[in-house]
Amino acid sequence: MPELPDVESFKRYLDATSLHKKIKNVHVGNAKVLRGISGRRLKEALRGRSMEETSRRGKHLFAALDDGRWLTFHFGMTGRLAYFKSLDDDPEHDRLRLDFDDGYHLAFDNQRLFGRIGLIDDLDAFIASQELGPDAMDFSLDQDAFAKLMDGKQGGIKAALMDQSLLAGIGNIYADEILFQAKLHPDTRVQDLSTDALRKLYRTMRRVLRVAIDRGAGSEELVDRLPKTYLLPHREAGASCPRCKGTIKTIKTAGRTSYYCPRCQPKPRGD
DNA sequence: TTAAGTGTTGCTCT
DNA sequence: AAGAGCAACACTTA
Repeated sequence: MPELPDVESFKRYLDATSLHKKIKNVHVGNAKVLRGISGRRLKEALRGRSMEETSRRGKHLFAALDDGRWLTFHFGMTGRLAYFKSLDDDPEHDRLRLDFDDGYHLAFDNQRLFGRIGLIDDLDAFIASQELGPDAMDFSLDQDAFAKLMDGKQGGIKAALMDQSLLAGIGNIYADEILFQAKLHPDTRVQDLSTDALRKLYRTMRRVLRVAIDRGAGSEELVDRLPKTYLLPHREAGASCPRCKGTIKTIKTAGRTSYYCPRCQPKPRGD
């Protein structure tokens, strides 16, 4: 689940609950999520610190500590943040828990251990090392910058949208939604898209991500709040297309399952 | 067995 | 020939 809209929700959640609170203790539920640091050293580094602000790039969430270092979060395929007072509410798959001095806790809940947490000194260096492209919602990424990113791409549009080094934040779910809304087949070659089609795709991408954020991405309620014309609530094989009532199909694209409507998103060429 | 994440490997194409 | 694109597989849990 955690793609750009979801991680943006987690960022706001952290902002609303956990900033400026002194970290009294740290509990490492499973050290497999730690990258580049041991549980013992992370505990030492965090104890007595507080998180002062957050940042996000694509699917990565960053929390600045009051000593200038950054705590980094990536949620993998499953996960969320959970803030609570009673340890009775500690999630089952709590992999890292910060215990604040006011008695509250913030947990990194990550069922499959694909999530990652790290501690870094230099945010720009981290982003460079991860080869992250511009965030898909970055204000400076306008339609011309978007077109420039796509310029010269040889592959399919879905693979390009999900390429984190090209554009950070879009995963399988939102790539499908964006392409459905843009009426583009996932296998459409980037080079076959006209300037006008790229502009339309850009606007669609921004709208879909914005709508998802505004309507509660990362929460269970999202599917109930999305517009009736969205694919996401119908994202299963054999489901009925919310636009034309045709049948939703799946294909493998760039190693991932793509859900799409063959009628609304016709193949660019025959084969 | 499949899944919303990334990383690595090794092949093909240009 | 180097680099891009892409598929297969690995990791992990339910």
